Amino acid sequence: MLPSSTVENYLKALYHAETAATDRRLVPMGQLAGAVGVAPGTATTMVKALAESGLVEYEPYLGVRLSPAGTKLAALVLRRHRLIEQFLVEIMGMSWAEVHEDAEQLEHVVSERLVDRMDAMLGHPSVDPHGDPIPTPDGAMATHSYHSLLTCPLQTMVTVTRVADQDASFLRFLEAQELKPGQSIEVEARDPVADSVRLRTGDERLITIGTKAASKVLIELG
Amino acid sequence: MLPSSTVENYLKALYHAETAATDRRLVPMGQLAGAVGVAPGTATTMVKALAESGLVEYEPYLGVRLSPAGTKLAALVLRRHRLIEQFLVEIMGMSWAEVHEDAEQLEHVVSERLVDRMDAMLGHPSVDPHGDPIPTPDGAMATHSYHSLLTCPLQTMVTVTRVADQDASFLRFLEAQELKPGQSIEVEARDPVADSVRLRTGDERLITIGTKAASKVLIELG
DNA sequence: AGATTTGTTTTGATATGTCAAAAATATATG
DNA sequence: CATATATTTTTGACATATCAAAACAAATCT
Repeated sequence: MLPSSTVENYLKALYHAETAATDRRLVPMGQLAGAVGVAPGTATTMVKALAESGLVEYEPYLGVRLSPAGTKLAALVLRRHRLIEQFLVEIMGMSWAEVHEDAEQLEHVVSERLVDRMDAMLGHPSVDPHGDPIPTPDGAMATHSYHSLLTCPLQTMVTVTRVADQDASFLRFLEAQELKPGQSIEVEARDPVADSVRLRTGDERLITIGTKAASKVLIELG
Repeated sequence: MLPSSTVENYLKALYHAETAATDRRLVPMGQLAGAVGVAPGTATTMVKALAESGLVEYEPYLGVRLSPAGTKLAALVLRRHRLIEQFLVEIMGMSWAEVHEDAEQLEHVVSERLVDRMDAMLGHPSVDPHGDPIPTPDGAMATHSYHSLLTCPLQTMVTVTRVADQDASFLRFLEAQELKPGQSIEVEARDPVADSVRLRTGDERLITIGTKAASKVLIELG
């Protein structure tokens, strides 16, 4: 009675939606449907089935949230996904910008044996190439709350630790600008009117990015 | 319009059935259904759809054979499968006895990019861990005709080159008896009455196996 | 040849996952 | 607060893949 990859995708989308939201409200159906890439009615049907299996709590017209069981399952899917991404980058030498799609497919078919083997080969990593934490085999995930380039103090050395976007062209841009996790930078200034953030990179280059992009680059102080 | 993994499995089963048969007759429906693991009626339905797409030639009540297009597609699936097996054994250090099931799943989802990367990491291998040839990217497969332990000359040094069975316990047995591809042995004698074949292994051990098992161990002279 | 066995196809259902569009409900606006 | 707007649910339909069992065809055996 293992969940189909469709079910896994719904749970994953819910997990992302719940952790992206600042408050812990219900996820509206439209948003879920959009995230999974199906028509709204389809999401309703699916969510009712998920509620039936105890993986989500569904409140008609209001929205849906993961149950404890659903949360754990979603975390295990995320564990597979992130270990695969790390494996593709570290062992197979692929670019961090291009591994997401492959991982998206592989996460639904890799056996536990294979996941364990990858985990061992990688030395039990705690984060994937984007800095996203890798849940443990029992579904526990380190929840760290980060500053972003939008919220961190100015003129202070910070280290990029995580990138909250999987878009390949955005990731390639960050790579070209040396804004990958691990690299040190400083926020020079923010201009709300121009909707921009000016950065000084490790090698003293100045670059300016939009606030939306800045909010996706998460950092740690120091 | 890429084929579903179901379609890929039917084509693969047909490919195996056709190359296993000595003559090149049509594959009967019952055999195909058995190989794919579905009821006979299901195979009929599917084969009619495959014929519609030009992947097979179907003769009602007589059987089915792959079209040139179907053969090529099947070879590409086999290429993925065998490269994955080789990768799991060579790079990930898994046992040749346990990689088949994983490869069976992965073969339907790996991207071309990933296959190419594995191929490169492995140095463009020509055979997989079982000695099965790996088709080229354009679907060409080296067809070598082998002797088996059942047909080769007696008292002559031969080298195991290929094992025509994916059963894990059989493969573990061969491994334990040092009958993996690459190892040298001699056929001491055959006893049709006892349905057995007696072998002398590289380290001078004598072992006796049944003729059915012997026929699955393919060899090269010398 | 006629009858039986074996193998194949058809038929009618089922399960999963999906959509478009109509109906129902909630939220926002005047 | 009554209506307009947005969202959600329901309905009816469709595609894929499957099965069980009835109907059919072919091969085999007296």
